[in-house]
Amino acid sequence: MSHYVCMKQPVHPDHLPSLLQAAGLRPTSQRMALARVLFDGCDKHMTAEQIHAAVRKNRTHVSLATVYNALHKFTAAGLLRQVLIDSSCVYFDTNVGSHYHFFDPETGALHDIPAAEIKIARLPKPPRGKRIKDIDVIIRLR
Amino acid sequence: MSHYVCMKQPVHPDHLPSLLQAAGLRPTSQRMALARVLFDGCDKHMTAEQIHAAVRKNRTHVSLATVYNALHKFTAAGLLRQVLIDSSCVYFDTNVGSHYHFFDPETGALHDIPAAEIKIARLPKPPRGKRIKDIDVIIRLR
DNA sequence: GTGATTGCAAATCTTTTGCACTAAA
DNA sequence: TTTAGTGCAAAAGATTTGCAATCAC
Repeated sequence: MSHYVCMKQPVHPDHLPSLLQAAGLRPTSQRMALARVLFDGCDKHMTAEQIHAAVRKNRTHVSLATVYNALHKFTAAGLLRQVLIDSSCVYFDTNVGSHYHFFDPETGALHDIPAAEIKIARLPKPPRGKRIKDIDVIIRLR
Repeated sequence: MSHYVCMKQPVHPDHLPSLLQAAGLRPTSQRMALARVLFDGCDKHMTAEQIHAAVRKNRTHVSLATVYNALHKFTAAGLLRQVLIDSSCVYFDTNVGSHYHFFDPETGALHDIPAAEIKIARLPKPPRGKRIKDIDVIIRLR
């Protein structure tokens, strides 16, 4: 693990409810527990299972079904973004802007690549009637 | 479905054994049945389930476990490449070169983008000691 | 023959669902 | 009070595994 520097200010606990409300989500205690884990100021990409474990480590209980439910709501609201690395292993990324990933299958580690580090020149036109929603770039290492 | 043109010559059935042997795989009847479906000259991306169904449509029986086993062997041998679009749904792509995909979640359709259509200028350096194995680009539509 | 490959069924793992209960507005 | 959200346990779906039988070399 490399030295880790948080790039954002953590959301102050008092502001979590309005973060959720602004996204049209009721700030329930379970969603707050998840938000405290996810929006601590460091961008992170975690699986549902990892998030579930992190919440329990905070001596809070949220059922796994609720974790999934909430993560999908967060994603639909634009608070998270899904990243697919491996079959049956979805990462939920707190960085919702366009950015890209290195994936090292040996360690299972996923590293962010800042958008500025990659430049996609020449993008193909999407099929008629369709628009580009987002672009995933995953650079697999060996 | 758009008009479909095969870009490659189909592998003649007589040549399938040597295709497999060249990859270090014993040309068993099950693997041949799979190879007939996959290497018919058109590049395709199919899920294990779809390949299984296609084989059965040819009045051949191959157990699903063997389909998975063989697909992984094919992939390890460089005959196929995995593409991850959706959680719990791996596509096996016969185009093993670097290329990219449009994914339309409405129809579930996956379209190839020829490598020449995308140009990635500026690629970040991989972490020390690591090399780039391959790059997946998935352009999600809406 | 010998080791690789297969089939089957059971096991595993992640994710979803149905439904009664609870909490937010 | 009304509707959204939650927990639980069960279901679903994709993939894998163990092991005896079979096949390619």
